[in-house]
Amino acid sequence: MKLEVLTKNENQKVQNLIIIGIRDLINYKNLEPGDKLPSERMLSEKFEVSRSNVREAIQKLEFYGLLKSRPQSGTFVANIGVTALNGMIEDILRLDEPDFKSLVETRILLELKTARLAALRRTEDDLEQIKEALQAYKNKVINGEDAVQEDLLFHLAIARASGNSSMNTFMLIITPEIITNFEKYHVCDSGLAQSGIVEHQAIFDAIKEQNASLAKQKMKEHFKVLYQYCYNLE
Amino acid sequence: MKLEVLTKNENQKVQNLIIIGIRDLINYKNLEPGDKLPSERMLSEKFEVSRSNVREAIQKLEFYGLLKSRPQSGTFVANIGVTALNGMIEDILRLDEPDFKSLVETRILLELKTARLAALRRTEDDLEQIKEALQAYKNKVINGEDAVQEDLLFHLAIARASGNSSMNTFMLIITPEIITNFEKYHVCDSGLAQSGIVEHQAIFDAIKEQNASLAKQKMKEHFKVLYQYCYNLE
DNA sequence: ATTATAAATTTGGTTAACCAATTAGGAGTT
DNA sequence: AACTCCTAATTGGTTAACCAAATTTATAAT
Repeated sequence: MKLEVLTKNENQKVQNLIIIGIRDLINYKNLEPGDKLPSERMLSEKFEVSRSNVREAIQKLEFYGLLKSRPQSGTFVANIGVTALNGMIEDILRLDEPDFKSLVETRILLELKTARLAALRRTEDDLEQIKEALQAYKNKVINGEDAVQEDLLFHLAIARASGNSSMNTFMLIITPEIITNFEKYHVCDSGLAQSGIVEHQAIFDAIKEQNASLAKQKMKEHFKVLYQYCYNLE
Repeated sequence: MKLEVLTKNENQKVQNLIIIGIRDLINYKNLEPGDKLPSERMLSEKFEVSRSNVREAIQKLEFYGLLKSRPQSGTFVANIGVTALNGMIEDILRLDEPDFKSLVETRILLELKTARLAALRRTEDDLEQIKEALQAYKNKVINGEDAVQEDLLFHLAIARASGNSSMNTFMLIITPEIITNFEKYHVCDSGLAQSGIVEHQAIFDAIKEQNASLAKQKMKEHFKVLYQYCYNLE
């Protein structure tokens, strides 16, 4: 178990070294946007790592839009200047696993915004889906069962109704990370389940009435405990 | 070129089918959190696809925290209930490439928040880095050169100073996508470069003075054009 | 000399063989 | 019956061979 983490970190380390190597190569060879990188085989030989390691590193840089590989042709520097490329790579290398505070802070930011947008843009179908999620949540709570999942799905339904696919994606990335790693901090504590129903209902009503500022307000109240916790850490 | 996109879409299609298969399998076999999925080989045989396809699909679900694969042991359902799992998979399948409006909307949300947080939390080192980015931007503009990259790096420096790694990551994901796909809409139009200097300077000053609300305000003014464009699309 | 054509090489992507760690099961001992 | 130890099979991960498309080089015809 511990070994797995170790190898994962080592893998990360190797990947970062390759990324540094690619960056230096671009700078040393004065590669411009659109120029071709050496082949994966040459890079793996030059850096003395496996080709799959090189591929992973390239895919990571491709994910951030810095490289673009074309089949049977080569890997190319994206249409972004050398300066920006260097700066972004430095940021990417520096990135570490987000701490709990960052996660919560970002989640609250997204939740307030998606609630607002959902109130403005929700279709009838969106509303129906949110309603169903709310009902499922209520049923669980009333029966005294754990309703963490239904809670999560209620919030995700709102994100869906916001009509913003970027925020929707980010919510999908962030929320489970919060839930699984820090289940004790989930929004609706089982002790507060009853008030959770009221709060969820208030958010739903505001979205139904298309009252954007009220929806945001109610969501803010809903996150009050977490909000305070988050900002008291400073 | 066109063929590449086609195969990419086909690949996406295959991956989604595998994800659906895995979901159905979990539901049909009533797999609980922590239970083991069939091996990659068995899945590839059952779904009649290559093992690497199965691996990619699993990695995608792992990225969203729904599965967890352990070396030489197996792939396990994450510690998240069946209900939430089904709902999230449905969302993941539905996710499509973000439209321009979503990107801009999300970027503005993040920029306003990171400016605020940077004003509150910036260290002296952070401030120095932002200052350098600002100076590089100024120099380019004064020389009449294109300063898109320096513009980007200025904003990323602020994101770094926000002390929120989640938002930092999201900014890194979003910003290049906006720049490369829609370069014409970049924040500081070359015609507006002079006013860009003033606006950037104002943001920097507010962060330097640790005036959070002013920093947010100045950032908002900076994004005024883009902001209006974005909300006039409705 | 230039262009057209074909052969050969290079490329990212894919498939299949291999590896080491893990797990399950059984034999043997107490 | 319970425990230990060893063997064999299973597993995700890794490496190497292979593929088809694309590019370059060589060749031939005009």
